[in-house]
Amino acid sequence: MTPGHNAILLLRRLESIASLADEERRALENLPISAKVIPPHQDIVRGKERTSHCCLVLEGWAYRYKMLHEGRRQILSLHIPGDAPDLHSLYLDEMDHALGALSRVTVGFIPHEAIHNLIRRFPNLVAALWRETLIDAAIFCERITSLGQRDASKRLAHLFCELYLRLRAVGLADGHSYALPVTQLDLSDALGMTNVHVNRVLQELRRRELITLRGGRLTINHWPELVEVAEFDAGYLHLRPRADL
Amino acid sequence: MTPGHNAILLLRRLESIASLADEERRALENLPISAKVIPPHQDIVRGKERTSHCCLVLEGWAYRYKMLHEGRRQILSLHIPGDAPDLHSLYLDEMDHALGALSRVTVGFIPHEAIHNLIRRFPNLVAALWRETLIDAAIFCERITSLGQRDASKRLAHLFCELYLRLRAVGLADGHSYALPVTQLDLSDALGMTNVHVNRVLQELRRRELITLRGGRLTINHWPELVEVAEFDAGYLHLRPRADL
DNA sequence: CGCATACTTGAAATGTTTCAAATCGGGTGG
DNA sequence: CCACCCGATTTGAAACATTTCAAGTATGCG
Repeated sequence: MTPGHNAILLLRRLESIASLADEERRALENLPISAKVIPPHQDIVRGKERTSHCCLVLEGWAYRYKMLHEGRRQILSLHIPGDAPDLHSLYLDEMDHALGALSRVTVGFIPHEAIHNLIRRFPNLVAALWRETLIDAAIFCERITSLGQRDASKRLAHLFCELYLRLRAVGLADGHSYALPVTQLDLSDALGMTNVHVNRVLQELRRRELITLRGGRLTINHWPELVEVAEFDAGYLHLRPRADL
Repeated sequence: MTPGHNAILLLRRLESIASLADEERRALENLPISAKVIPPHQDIVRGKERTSHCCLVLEGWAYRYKMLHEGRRQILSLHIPGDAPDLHSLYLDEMDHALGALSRVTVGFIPHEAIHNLIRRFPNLVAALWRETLIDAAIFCERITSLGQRDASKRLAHLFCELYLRLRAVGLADGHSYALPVTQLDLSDALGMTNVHVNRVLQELRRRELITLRGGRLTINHWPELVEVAEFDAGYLHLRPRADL
């Protein structure tokens, strides 16, 4: 890999939510990143841990979760390439949840030190990075709304809409289709329902021909209709308007 | 009010999560704050709005919420004095949810401009403020976990535990008791259940003598037991250890 | 080919919602 | 000071979405 290649998705992600100056872009490209491959279902950072690095998802999907009594698991967020799922560790000493690999993941580790230096040299980057954590929080808000107010089919539909836009923003959607390396059990733990019920609702969404989901690939057959079913409003993702769409 | 008085609760809040230098404290005290009283149930900031100020809760409670179809409302967070419930507006142009007054609230408005200047003069304050928004997000995570995995009584118990610690951190708890200016309908919209069910579960918690709730005042009768019922782990609040407890 | 994991199905049990009506409580005006 | 009123709380019974448990089928991988 050429130097800077690792950071390309981070750049795409940050440029989808903020604008960067040339020298800021170069500085980001020169961040020291050490990549590591993590097998599926393995933890990247455990709960309660204190870390000295931030992670960057380079390839594959990661997820954050909390474990509760009796083996219950709540998935807090799904992370796609370009995401920095534990940027918060920069200012929160102790992890209050774990970070794991959903699929096989290539993770880049960046020392906190390096990011602090970067911020010191380019105070404007505070805006981009802080903003990234704020959008992370905005996604939490929307998840709360889903869990609190939307029924099972709306929840699934809403998640599929969100993932589509996030993936498209970093160039990982192909038409209205994208790789979804997630089991029904993962979906159920993310959306606060049982895998049995996820299964039944997926079948319903398929029967209504809103989506196709086979072999880890999701296709949205009719975007406007899915958006309507989900009551989806993309505002919370705070994506910059794209010229090409 | 003496100058700086308005900021005292913000200081208490920030000092409960970060340590401040003397000159930083002074700078915070000298922030230009214009106070305004908002009657209960009125919006402070509407959804989709673009603001040029951040809010500070000085007295009473505020809350953030999203409205959905058919009048459904999801309450995202409850905010007590000392909280800055829309600090995120510093870097997110458009509100993706609304901010309202739960009870009668005195709100302090601080121009974004003033905060940006403050940060420029005291880059270390970035840590404290960013951290505040990250803890806000950590509370969202825990709410997601409640909505996704905990049944009704655990949800209520968990919220009561959280509010107790947050209020105590800014000196607003009296023993294990605190003012809770919230209706059962508010609780139900915050916890994703109906007010009818909130009512029944509250009765159950009272019958088990875990709490007393009367006239807008909540008393936790037996803290360790309530913590156990709620499976409450305060780690996510990232409060600094207190010498006095 | 065989094993493990993921997905699918059915039926009964459950927690929670819905709807509708009754009661409580605090503030206001007569 | 009482009567009234409104919002908040409480209650009951039926309906519903979702869970639970248990078994069966498909799928991918060594």
